[in-house]
Amino acid sequence: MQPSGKQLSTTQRAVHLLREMIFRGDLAAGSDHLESELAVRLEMSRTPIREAALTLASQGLLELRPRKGVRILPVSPDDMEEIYDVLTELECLAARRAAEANYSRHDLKALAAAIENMEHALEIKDLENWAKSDDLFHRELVRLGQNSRAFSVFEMMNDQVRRARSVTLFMRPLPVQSNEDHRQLYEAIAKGDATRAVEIHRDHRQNAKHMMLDLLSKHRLNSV
Amino acid sequence: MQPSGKQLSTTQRAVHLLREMIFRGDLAAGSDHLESELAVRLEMSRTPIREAALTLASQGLLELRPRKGVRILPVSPDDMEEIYDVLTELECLAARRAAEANYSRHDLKALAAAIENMEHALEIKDLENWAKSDDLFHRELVRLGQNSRAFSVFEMMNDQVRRARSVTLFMRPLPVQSNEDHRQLYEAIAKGDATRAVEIHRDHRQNAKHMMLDLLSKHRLNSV
DNA sequence: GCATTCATTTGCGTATGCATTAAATAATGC
DNA sequence: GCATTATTTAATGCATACGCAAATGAATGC
Repeated sequence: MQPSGKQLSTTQRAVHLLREMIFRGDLAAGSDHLESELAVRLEMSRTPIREAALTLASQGLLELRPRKGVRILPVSPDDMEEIYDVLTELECLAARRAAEANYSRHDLKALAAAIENMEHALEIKDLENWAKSDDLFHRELVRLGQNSRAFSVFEMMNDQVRRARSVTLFMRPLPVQSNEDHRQLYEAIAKGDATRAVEIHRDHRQNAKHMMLDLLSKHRLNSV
Repeated sequence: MQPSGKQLSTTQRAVHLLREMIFRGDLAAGSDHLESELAVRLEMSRTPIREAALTLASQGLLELRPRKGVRILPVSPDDMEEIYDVLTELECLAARRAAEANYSRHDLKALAAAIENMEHALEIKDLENWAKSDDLFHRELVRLGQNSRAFSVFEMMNDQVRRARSVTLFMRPLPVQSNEDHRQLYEAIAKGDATRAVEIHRDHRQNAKHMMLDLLSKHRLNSV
C-alpha cells in the first residue's frame, strides 16, 4: 500500500500500527490503554507511543486522558451525522471543482476504474471489495478536486467512520443505487456539468448518511 | 480569553506561546527553528516543545523537518484559495443548519452583537476591532451550526489565514459590503430561510476570497 | 459500620541522556 | 583547482530517569 523506499521512524510505525489496531477493532471503541501497556505491546518505549497518540488524538481517533490512558473514541450516531455532513460538503466541493477542471477521460481513468470494480464486485456480491472500491472512488473524487486541505480533512473524517462502515456493510441492502449514482457523477464531471455533479453527489451522500443512521438505530448501535 | 481555572501543562503553554509567536510574526513565515533553540527561548526542555510542534504541525501551522528544525509554514495564494474554499463550504453548512435550527432572536444574540460591533467599529474606522468582531461573527456562525467537527476544522483553517488577514487588513477598502452581507445573513437565519442564508454567505465568502487574492497579487505577496 | 485522614501506589509530564545519521567541513587524489 | 572521499559536527529520534499528583487502599476516629 505504501511502497515508499525510506524506512519509517518508530513513531511513524506506532501511528501506523495503532491505526490498524483501531480499525480492526483490536483496540475497541471506548476502551482505555495505558501508554506503558501499549509500549510493551508494540515493543518500543513510551516516547514514540506518546507522539503517535498525540498525532492520532489530533485526528480524532483517540483521546489522551491523564491517568486513564488513551481512550479509543467511540462514534455515536450524532457523530456520524456530523461527519457525514462535513464529508458531504467537502466531496461536493471536490465534485464541483473536478467538473470545472475540464478533465479528459484519461484523467478520469482511476475514477472509471473504481466504478468498474464496484460494479463487478456487486455482481459477484463481494461486499468487501465493493467497499474497498467505493472508498477508492470517493478518495479519487476528492483528489480530483485539487484541494490538499479538503483532501486531508476528508481522510480524517473517513478514518473516523471506518469502523462504522465495516460494521454496517453486511446489514445494508445491496448498493445498487450507489453504483448508479457514481456513474452519473462520473458523467457529469466528464461533461463539465458542475451544478449537476454537486446535485447528484449531495443526494448520494445525504442518502448514505440516512441509511447509516437508520441502520445504526435499527440495530441499536449507539456507539461504534 | 480562556479563564479556565486549571493551570496549563508545559506542553499546552508551548502550544499557546508558539501559536502567538507565529501569529504576531515573531516566528516569521518560512523561517526554521531548532527544537533546542525554541526550548531555550521558552525556558523549557525539548520534550514539551516537540509535543507542541507535533500538535501545531497537525494543524498545518508548521512542519517538522529532520535536522532543519520546525519550519513555519508560509501561505501562498494557492493555499489561500484552498483554505477559503474549505471555509466557504463549512460556513455555508453552518449557515444552512443554523437557519434550519429555528433559533430565537435570543439564541442569535451573540451574532447580533458581533454585527453591531462591526458596524460601530466601521463608523469610527477602527479596523483592528472590526476584524476582531468579524472573526467573532464567523466563529459564532459556525458554532450555531452545531457541528463540532466542522467547527474545529474551521478554527484550523482560520488560524492558517490569520497572518494574511492581518497583513491585508489595511490594504483593503472599507468593509461596507461585508457588514451589509452579515446583516442579511443574520436575517435569513432568523427567518429560517436556509437556502437564502447559504446563497448570501457563499457569495460573501467567495468575494472575500477574490478580494484577498487580488490584494495579494496587487501587492506581490506570494507568500505570507 | 461509616466517614475521614493518612500512606502507598502508579501513570503521566517533563527532563535528560545517548546513539544515529544527515549535513558540513576537511583532506586527499588527480 | 576540482571532484571525491574521509572526518567531524550536531540535531534529531528514541530511551530512560524522575518527581508530582491523582487514585487507591489502609488506618484511624467516631
